[in-house]
Amino acid sequence: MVAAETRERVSLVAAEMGFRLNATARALTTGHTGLVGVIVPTLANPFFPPIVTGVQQPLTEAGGNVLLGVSDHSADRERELVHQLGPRVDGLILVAPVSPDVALRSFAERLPVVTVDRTAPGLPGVLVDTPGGVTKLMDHLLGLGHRRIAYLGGPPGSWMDRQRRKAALTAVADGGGELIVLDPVPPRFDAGLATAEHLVRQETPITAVMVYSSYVLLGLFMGLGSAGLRVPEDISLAASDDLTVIGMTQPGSTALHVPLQEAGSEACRLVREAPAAGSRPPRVRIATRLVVRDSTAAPPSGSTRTPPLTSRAPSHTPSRARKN
Amino acid sequence: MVAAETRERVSLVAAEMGFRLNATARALTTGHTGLVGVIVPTLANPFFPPIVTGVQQPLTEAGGNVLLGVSDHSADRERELVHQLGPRVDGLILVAPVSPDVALRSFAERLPVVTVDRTAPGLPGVLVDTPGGVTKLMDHLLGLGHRRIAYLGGPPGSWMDRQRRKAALTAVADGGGELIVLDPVPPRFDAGLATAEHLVRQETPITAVMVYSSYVLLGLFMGLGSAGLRVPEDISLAASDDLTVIGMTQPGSTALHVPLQEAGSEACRLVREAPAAGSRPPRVRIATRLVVRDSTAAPPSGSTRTPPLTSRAPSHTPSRARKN
DNA sequence: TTGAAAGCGCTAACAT
DNA sequence: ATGTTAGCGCTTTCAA
Repeated sequence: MVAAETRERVSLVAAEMGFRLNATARALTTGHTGLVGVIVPTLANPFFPPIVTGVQQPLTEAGGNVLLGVSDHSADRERELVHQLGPRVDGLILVAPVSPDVALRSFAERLPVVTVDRTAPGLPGVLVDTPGGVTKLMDHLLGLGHRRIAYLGGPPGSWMDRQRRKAALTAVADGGGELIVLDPVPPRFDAGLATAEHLVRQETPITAVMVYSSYVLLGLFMGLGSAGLRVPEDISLAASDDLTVIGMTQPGSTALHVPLQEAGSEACRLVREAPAAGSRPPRVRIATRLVVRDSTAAPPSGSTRTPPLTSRAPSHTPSRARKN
Repeated sequence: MVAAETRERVSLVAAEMGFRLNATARALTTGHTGLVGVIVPTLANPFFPPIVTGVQQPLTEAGGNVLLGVSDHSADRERELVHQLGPRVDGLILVAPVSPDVALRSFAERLPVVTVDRTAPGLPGVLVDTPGGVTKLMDHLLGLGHRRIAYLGGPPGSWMDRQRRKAALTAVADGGGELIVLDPVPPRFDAGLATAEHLVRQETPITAVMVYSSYVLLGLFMGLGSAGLRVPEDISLAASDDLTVIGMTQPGSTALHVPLQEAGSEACRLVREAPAAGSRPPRVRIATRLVVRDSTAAPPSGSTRTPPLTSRAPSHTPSRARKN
């Protein structure tokens, strides 16, 4: 009943007074909150923060926000968080969840759920194709002439680890090599350090190691170095991820570039589009890119090919004898 | 009016059916949501995730959750996020905010706000006492005999940087040394690499460098190494934080242990206790601990004291001449 | 086209 | 000590 001019004045004053729509009240009526729950195993592993950032970005642009949960790699904690976050979010993004498939499905009965870095039957998922990358990595190693290649996987018991190991086994078998599967380790520097000691005690020399975590690779790098083994002259090293820390080795490490932030954005898109669990859930595959740096080279003499010993990296120290 | 037994049966069945209180509706009546907003500059810097985890932990135990915001170091973005998160949270934790004091105060008019790693007049805050740690670090360096000490600060323009620099200047002046303040750099590996080149070109040799970020230190480490300078024989290095990555240098790096997660928990406690902005806002100081490792030693000869050259770390390579 | 009213699911202040 | 009711701030439906 008011004049248009008055109307304008009112809204202007309202804006000046800092009036904003009450999100809570709106959520109560509309039924959706504008929030998306993101549950990660941990923030300590630098693999996960970029994913969170990836979902955050498109979401805040749409006026939404991220409700964060850290499961600490525990299935119990994960379930608890789902129940806690579930009612107050429009959808849930589970990053590398540890719960069994059935649990995941039951979560999805209540609200849209999408997994990242893991698939579950019936659920939409974003899959970072590290297994595909591992194949590239193994082909690279085989192409350089490596035949005895160690695979240092983990985290122990993880779904993704099984996928990667499977890819590695297939690739190496196809290439006529032998894959030595080491016990999985947690993604920490010291795990690499410990494995280095184990490696130098091998009877038959291993000429290349593929490792699933940059942190472990860094430990390996240092451990092998102090044992007198040079990278890449004596042994080649490659990682199936490429975190910032990886830029820190000298020489630089061959690794898989993983577009983590993109994975997060895709998950965000899926969870907002998803009309709950459909019959044929959408799957997005995020390809990785092999980045060849200087931690991989042809194996040393005594192996399948002749080593080019000096061409790839500076060698300050005299070559030392292998331990075995 | 129902029998107690019936009542029990009802609630049991309700629980079985997965009925839970609707958090949104409750929030509408009570006025508080159980959510705490945490705004960090970025998740890419490993300094911040532990803080988020620190607030997350006590909060989820109390049935609450973290609403995350990433400001990307932008004051505009920060303000936007505050307005976006503000209405849906019980309180806001601003980690290393970049907004001016006045803006921070205005945020606090609407809801409890606590800052972390920065203080603002009138606002409660958790302060990680890196300035105090920097003093310890400088005293350590001075005690070893260093007199020309470089300070490599950053991030450019940051509040915390000014505090640390001030502490460094005072400590070194008191100890009769000279602090060479280098231009602040962003917290990245390559910044350290670049600074290393700069350092080896100094006319008067600098015998120790204090750097604000582990990442920068790592770059410095590598850059100095390839320039032929040994750590700690030729030059000492120390960092004013102690991220996981720091365990990755060989020799290990002297640094400040910073209880980041504790800082997060304290902030969480403050924000939940705070009855909005009080007249004398509580301040919590989180002390750091100096961790002396092997990247610091007495300066080489030509400086104030005689260097013990070999005692602290293995030296594989022959000593090389300084560039200057 | 514009304004009034019902109700989302809960809590808190009431009346019994 | 119990049960009833008003209303949180919005959206949506319906009447004017």
